[in-house]
Amino acid sequence: VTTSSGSASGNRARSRNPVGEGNRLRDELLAAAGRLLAAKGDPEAVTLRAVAREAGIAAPSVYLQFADRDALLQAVFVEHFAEFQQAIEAAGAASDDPAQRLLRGCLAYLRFAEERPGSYRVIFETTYPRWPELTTAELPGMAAFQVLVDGVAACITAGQARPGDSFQIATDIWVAMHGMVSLRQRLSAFPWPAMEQQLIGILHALAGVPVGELIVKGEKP
Amino acid sequence: VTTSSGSASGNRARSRNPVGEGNRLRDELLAAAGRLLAAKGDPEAVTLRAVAREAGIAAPSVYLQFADRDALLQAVFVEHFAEFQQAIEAAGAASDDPAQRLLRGCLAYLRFAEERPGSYRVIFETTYPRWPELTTAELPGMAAFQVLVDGVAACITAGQARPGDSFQIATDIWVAMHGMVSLRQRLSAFPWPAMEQQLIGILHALAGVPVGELIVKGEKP
DNA sequence: TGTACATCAGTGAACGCGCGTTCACTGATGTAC
DNA sequence: TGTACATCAGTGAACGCGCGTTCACTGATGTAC
Repeated sequence: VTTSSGSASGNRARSRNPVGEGNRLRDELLAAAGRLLAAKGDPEAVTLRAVAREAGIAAPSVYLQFADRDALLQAVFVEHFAEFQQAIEAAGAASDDPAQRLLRGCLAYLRFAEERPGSYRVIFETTYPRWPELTTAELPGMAAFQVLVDGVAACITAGQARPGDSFQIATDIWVAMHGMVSLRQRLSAFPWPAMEQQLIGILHALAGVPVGELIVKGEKP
Repeated sequence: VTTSSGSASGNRARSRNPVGEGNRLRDELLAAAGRLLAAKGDPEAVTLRAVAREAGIAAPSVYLQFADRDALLQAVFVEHFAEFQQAIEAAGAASDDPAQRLLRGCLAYLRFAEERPGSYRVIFETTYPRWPELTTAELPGMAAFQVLVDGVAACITAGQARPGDSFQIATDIWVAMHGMVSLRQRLSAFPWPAMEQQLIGILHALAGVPVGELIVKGEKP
C-alpha cells in the first residue's frame, strides 16, 4: 500500500473550475479505494478515513466529493462493476462462435473474481443501504446478466446448447459461478477441481453444450 | 432482542464446581450470540460486547469462558454448524429412497440458509483467523459434505442418477446451492425462480436424477 | 502592470461512538475446624 | 452447630483504537479594476 505524500495541488496549472478540480480529487479517491480493495481484498477495508489516508488528503476532504461514506462506497461499486462488465464483454467479443463466446465470458467472470476478490466482493457481497428501493430493471447487474442470457440463447439458436429457457439456464449458470468463486475464496483448503474444468462440466450439464465446443480455441481467422 | 436483566446467580443452587458454573455461563453466551445472529442476520453483529450485553453480564466476564473474541466466534460457528448438519441429516433420514434423501437433504440446506441467514453466514461467509492451518481432512464441513457425496453415490448405485464421479457431482451441487442462497440474500430484487423448482432443475442437470424422482413424496410406509 | 479582493479546495482539531482488552476489586458460595 | 477463612464467578472503571462526521479555518488561485 502506497501512501502518496503529495498534496493535490501539483505542478500542473489547475483549472479554476471547481467541477474540474473536483473530478480530479474524485478520481484520486476512487483510485485510492481501488488500491485498498486490491491490497486487502475486503470491502470493509474501504473506510472513509482509510481512503483519505491512501489518497494523501485529510479525512474531511472526502465530503467535498461524496455526501457520506455510503455514497463513496457506491461510487466504488459503480466503477468496479463497470470494469467487471467490460472484462466479460471483451472476453466474449474475442470470438464469434456462440459456444466460445459463452465459455470465454464465463471464464472472464471467474478470473475477474479470482484475480480481484476485493472488487468482486464489492459487487456481489456487499449490501448498500440505498438499494432496496431499486426495481428489478434498475438493478445494477441486470445489463451484465442479459449478456449471459443472450449468450445462452445464441448457443441454443446455433444448436450448440440444449433447447430450453435461456433466462432460467443463465440464472443457473450465474448461481453456479458465484458459488464457485465465493466458496473457493472462503474455503481455500477444500480440494477444488481446476476452475476451467469445473466450469466446462457445469456449462455442459446446465446448458447442454457439448464438451467438445467448450475447449478454449484460438481466434477465428 | 431481549436483554435479560437477571444476574447469573439465580434461585437454583449453584454447584461449587467452577466447570459446571462455567458451562452454564458459556451456554448463556452462546445462546445470546444466537439471538443476535437471528435478529441481525449478520455475523458482524456478534461483537464481544453485544453478546455480553445480550446475556446480561459485564463485558469482561466473557473472558472467563473464551480466550478472546475470535474464540467466542469460533464456538458460535461450531454450534451453528452442528445444527446445520443435524437439520440436513434429519431431513435426509426421513426417506429411504436415495433420490428422495438427496432431494430432502438439499432442500434442508437451502431452507436452513433461508430461515437462518445469520447462522448460514457464520458457517460459510466468515473467515476465522485461526483456520488457515487446518488441513483438508480437518476442515469443518468435510463431514457434512461427505453426506452429500454419499447421497449422490447412492443415487448412482440405485440407477437414479447418471453414472459419474460422485465427489465431483457433489461439489457442483454444493457450489450451485451456495450460489443460490448467497445471491438470493444479496440481490433480493432479482426475479428468482421458486427455490424448490430451481433445485430440482439443478439436481436434474448436474446429477441426472429424473425430474419424476425429484418431487417431494410422503413418508415411506 | 500592480494591487486589493473573492473564491473555494482542502485542513486540523474536536465530537461521540462502539469496539476488544486489562486490571484490581467484590462479595456470595462453600469448606475447615 | 457456629465461626473464620478461602475460593473464584462476575464487576466497574479505564485504556487506546479507528471510525464517521462537524466546524470554523487557511491560504493559494484567479479576477476586477
